[in-house]
Amino acid sequence: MTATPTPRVTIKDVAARAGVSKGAVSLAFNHKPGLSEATRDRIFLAARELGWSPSLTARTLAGSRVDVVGLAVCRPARVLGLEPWYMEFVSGVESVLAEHSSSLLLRLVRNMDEEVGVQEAWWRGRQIGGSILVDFRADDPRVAMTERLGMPVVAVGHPSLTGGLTSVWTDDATAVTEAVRYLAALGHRRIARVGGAADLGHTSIRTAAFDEAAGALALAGAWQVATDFSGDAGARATRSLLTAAPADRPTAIVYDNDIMAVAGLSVAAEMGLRVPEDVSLLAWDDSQLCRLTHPTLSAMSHDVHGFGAEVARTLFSVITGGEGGSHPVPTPVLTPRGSTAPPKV
Amino acid sequence: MTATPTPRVTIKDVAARAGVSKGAVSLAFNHKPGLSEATRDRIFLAARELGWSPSLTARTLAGSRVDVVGLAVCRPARVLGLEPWYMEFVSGVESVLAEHSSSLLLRLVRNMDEEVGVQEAWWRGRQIGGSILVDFRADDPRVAMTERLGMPVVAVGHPSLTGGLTSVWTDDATAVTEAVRYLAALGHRRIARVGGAADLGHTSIRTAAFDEAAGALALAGAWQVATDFSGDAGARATRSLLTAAPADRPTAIVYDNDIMAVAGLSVAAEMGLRVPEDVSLLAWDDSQLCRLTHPTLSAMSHDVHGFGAEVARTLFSVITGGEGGSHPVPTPVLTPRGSTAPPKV
DNA sequence: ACTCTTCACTGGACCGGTTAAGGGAGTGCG
DNA sequence: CGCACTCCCTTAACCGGTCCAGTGAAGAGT
Repeated sequence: MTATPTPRVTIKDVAARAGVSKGAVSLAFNHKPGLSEATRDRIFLAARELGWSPSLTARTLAGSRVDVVGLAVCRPARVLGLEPWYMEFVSGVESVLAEHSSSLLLRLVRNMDEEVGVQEAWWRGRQIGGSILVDFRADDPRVAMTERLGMPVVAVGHPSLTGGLTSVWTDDATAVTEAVRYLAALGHRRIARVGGAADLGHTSIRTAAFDEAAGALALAGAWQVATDFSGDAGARATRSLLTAAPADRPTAIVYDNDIMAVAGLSVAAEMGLRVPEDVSLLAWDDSQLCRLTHPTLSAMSHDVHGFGAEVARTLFSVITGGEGGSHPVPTPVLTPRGSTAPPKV
Repeated sequence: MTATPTPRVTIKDVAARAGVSKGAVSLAFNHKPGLSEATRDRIFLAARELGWSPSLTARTLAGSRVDVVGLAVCRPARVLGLEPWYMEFVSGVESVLAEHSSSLLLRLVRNMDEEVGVQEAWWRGRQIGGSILVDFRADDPRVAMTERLGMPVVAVGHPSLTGGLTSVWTDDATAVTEAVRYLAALGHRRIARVGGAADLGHTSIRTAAFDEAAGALALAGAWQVATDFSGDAGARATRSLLTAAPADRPTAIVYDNDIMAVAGLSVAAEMGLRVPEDVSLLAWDDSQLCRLTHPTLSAMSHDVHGFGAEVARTLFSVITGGEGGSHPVPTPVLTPRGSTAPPKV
């Protein structure tokens, strides 16, 4: 990339036009004391006339703040495009960033090593003032990385996964338990769960919680399948769960996201099974998608947008030296719709 | 945001450790001639030992390149989260950016004025080396802005909308015509289209093309509805189209995106209409979602990921001073699936 | 032996801001 | 009248790189 032909207007031009020094302009634009109202006005007027705004690059280099927040996402592009969670999360983050006029530096990475590399380069290169870390795994290398770099971050994930990092998290274990209890209360005794990627920390948490809940309720059947979160995988998993003899197959299935639940709905239809009479389906996340199907999908729903906003707020607090700690957000709540009912039998 | 406590290692430290000057380190890291192999190696070794990588901020300020590309998106967050197109597009863009180790600066904006402000601030502040402009409207202010700033951009949209800017676009008019012809060939004489936001340029193009195709084929009925691209709006539009008496209502509906088609499918089911026997549905974009419904959705499909990649490639070419011009990408092709068939009557 | 190149590298100005230290004018007070 | 104290504003040193003119030494040519 090469430079541009545009004649850039700099702080010097503004200073000259306002008849003051660079320093005065800087003071004015940072709302610092030490300038008379009159001068301040002259400076702002000059800046407006020249269409000048301070160069964030120079400002950053001069050692003050960095108004950019990093987010590296490590999931296959194919899955991402369909995963409503991400965009909603990002839009929640953005809503808070915008208030601080800072932006999101986004990068799709293929694996954890690449993410660590990207984060480190961003931080070292002063590209970002802090970062949002998502999709924690067991023994996540980003915990050590963060401590090594001393970079302000917010980790999205349960404290058991995120080490000592400041974290924002939803209580997945409780949510899973609630989902299973709800289905059991409807009378289901054979329940399956189509889970997400097995290497993700929150998947393990949900898997363990499901096992525990199934045990506690002494279910007659409890299945769990790991997928890659894609609709295809959800369809495959559903198909294989439902091909068993009627007496042996689950009467209710919990999905780890919306897309797989939609896919499950379609598989049930294709197999001639009615939802919810023959099989109940319960989605997760509850994007708009759940209200667009027929029947509508019951779901564990939470405010993903608000979650993103909370993450961003927490990050700003960490960046400005506030205290970190662990920030749980409200547990997803069950939103019953048309896809869950007592089993027919 | 305040600075960090970390002792930053700079080019000076590396230079000292390698026993050379700053300039030499700079040469080495930019792979420029003028250094012996031995010195080069010593420098890289020193850098590795100190864990140093050049500060992009300083590098940018010093006037070379800017390795960041901007993208401001101006649609309601609610819609975005569900719109598979965007994430797929972004992931396509990213795939090319990654090769150049540059990143995407993303911002969700509420309106065009805000976008113009953001783009201008980014450019003025040397935050970005170029930008991707999407969702063009008639008389789009970004055309003038770009020319005023002399900023390298790629406009995603038909040349008739993007003025003299370098553009990458799909031939929506031809695609709409093909869609209508296909449905007409199946025997449909009453066809509706549930379009996107009316203020978007590509919506107007599709609307005009639909009118023209309907006229050319002398259809007995042709409806068009504008929406905000959301599933809810798609459902509402579908419901109102299908409430007419059987002899007066459309027997086929074309949607401007996937989500609305999914919503339409569910509305048809809710109204007791069979798809495709009673009404045929045709989606647009063809994300994975179209294969997850029952019946599967026929769609006008194109390679959104590849489209994003092409946009990014074109932007790099513009940034490096290559020639701009107009870059059409392949027209969406019809992918028939289970949701389209000859009308029952 | 002398000049001319070439090669490898250095020194320092510069990018566009921030910031601490400093200076001059005006005012209050003894 | 002199002194201290504000209040405003300027000066200049950074921040961490890039880039270019320049230097010194080795090798080539005559």
